[in-house]
Amino acid sequence: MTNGTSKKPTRIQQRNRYKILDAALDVFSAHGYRGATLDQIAEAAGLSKPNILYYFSGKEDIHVTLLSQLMETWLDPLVDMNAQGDPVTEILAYVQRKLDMARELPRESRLFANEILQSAPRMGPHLTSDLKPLFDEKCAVIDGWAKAGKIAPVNAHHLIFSIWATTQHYADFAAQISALITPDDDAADAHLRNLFSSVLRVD
Amino acid sequence: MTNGTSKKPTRIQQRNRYKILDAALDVFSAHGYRGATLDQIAEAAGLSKPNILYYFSGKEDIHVTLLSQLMETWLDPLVDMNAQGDPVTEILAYVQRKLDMARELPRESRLFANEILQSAPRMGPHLTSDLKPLFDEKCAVIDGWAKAGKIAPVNAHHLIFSIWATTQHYADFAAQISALITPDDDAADAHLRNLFSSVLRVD
DNA sequence: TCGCTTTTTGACCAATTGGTAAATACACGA
DNA sequence: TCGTGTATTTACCAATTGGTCAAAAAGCGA
Repeated sequence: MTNGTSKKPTRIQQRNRYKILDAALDVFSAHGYRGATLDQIAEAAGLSKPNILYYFSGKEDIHVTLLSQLMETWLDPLVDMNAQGDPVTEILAYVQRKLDMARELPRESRLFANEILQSAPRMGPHLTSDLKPLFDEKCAVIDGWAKAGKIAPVNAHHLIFSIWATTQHYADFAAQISALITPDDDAADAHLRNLFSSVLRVD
Repeated sequence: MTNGTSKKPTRIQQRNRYKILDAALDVFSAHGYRGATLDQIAEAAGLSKPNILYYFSGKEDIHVTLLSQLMETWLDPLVDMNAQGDPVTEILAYVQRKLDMARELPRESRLFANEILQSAPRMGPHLTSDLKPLFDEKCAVIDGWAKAGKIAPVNAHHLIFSIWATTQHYADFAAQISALITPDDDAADAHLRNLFSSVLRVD
C-alpha cells in the first residue's frame, strides 16, 4: 500500500520517493511542467515509468509535491529577517541569503519561476496562504524601520520585489548571463550589497 | 508558392502570417514552447491547423520567427542610451523605457523569459551575435561615465542585469505580484527611479 | 467568363505521452 | 523456509500531437 497517511514508509519507499522527486526537479526545472515527460523523469530516476506511478498517483502529483516542499525552504530566508536587529544589516543579510539560495538551489528557483511565469496554475493557493502573510508581516517591519528613520524612506513592497528579482535573476537567467560575461559570484555579491545599501542609507 | 525569399507576399499572406504570429505569441508566452500546441495556436488564430502549416514550415518555425522579431524590439531601449547625454538621466530613462516595455509587451517578456529559463535552446546564437555586442558597448559607456566621476563607481555588467531583472520582473512574475499587492504602476516607477538614482548618485 | 495560382479543408498517420492491469520478483518477519 | 505484503516489470491502451496529402475552393488577371 502506498497510502502515505496511515502507515510509516519503508526504507525503500523513502529512497525511491526521494530519487523520483530529485529527478523530477531536474526535468521540471529544465523543461517546465508540460515539457517534462514521465519517461524522462523515470530515466533520470533510474526507475521504470509504471514504478514511478506506484509511488505517485501521476505527473501532477509529483509536481505538486515538489512545489509544496519548495515553498517551505523558499520562505526561510525571509522568515529569518529579524525586526529587532539592525535594519540595514538585516536587509543586506536577507539579500545575501537569497543570493546564496539562488546559487545553491538553482533548480528550485527555476521550478518556481516556471510556475509563476505560467500564472501559477498549481500554486496560486500557496501564494496567498503561505507567502502573503509573511510578505505582509515583513513589509510592516520595513515600514516601521523607515518611519523610525532607521533606513531611508522606501516602498517596502517594491523593495522586496527588487530583492527577489535581482537575486533570482542569477539562477533563472543564467543562460543569458553566461552568454554575456564570465560569471563572478563575488562581483554579484558586491554589486547587490552596494545597490541595496545605497537605497537604504539615511543621509 | 509560400517561398518568402523570391516573391512579394500577398495581402492574404501578410494578414494570415500576422494572425498566426499574434496567436502564437499568446500561446507560447502562456505555456512555453512544449506546452503550446498547434491546435491551440490554430484556434486562437481562427485558422485550421493545416492552414497554419501552409504559412509556416512547422511549430519550431513559428517559434523561431517570433524570437527573431522579438530580439529587435527588445534591444531598442538599450540602443537608445546615449553616451553623449547626461549619465544619470540616460540610465534612468533606460530604466523607464524597459519598464514601459514590460507593461506594453508582457507577452514578449514572458516569451523571452521562457526561452532563457530553458537554457535558450533556440536563441543561444542570437544572444551572442545580437545582444552581446550591444551589451559590451553600453557597458563600456557606463564604465566611461564611472571613470570620469559622472556617476558613482558601479559594476556596469551587474548594473544592467539589475535593471533587466527588476523591470522584467513586473511582467514575468505578474501572477505573484497580483497575489500579494494591488499593482500600482506609479509606485513601481518611483521605486525603481529611487533605487537606481541612489546607486548612481555621486557624493 | 476562362484558366491558372493561391488558399483552405477534410481525412489521415505515426510517434509520443500519461496511465492501467496483471503477472512476477523481491524483502522480510515468523 | 515459508508466506504475505511490497516492489517491479511486461505488455498494453486511448488520447494527444506535429505533420502530410490530395482534393476542393477561392482569388484574380486577361
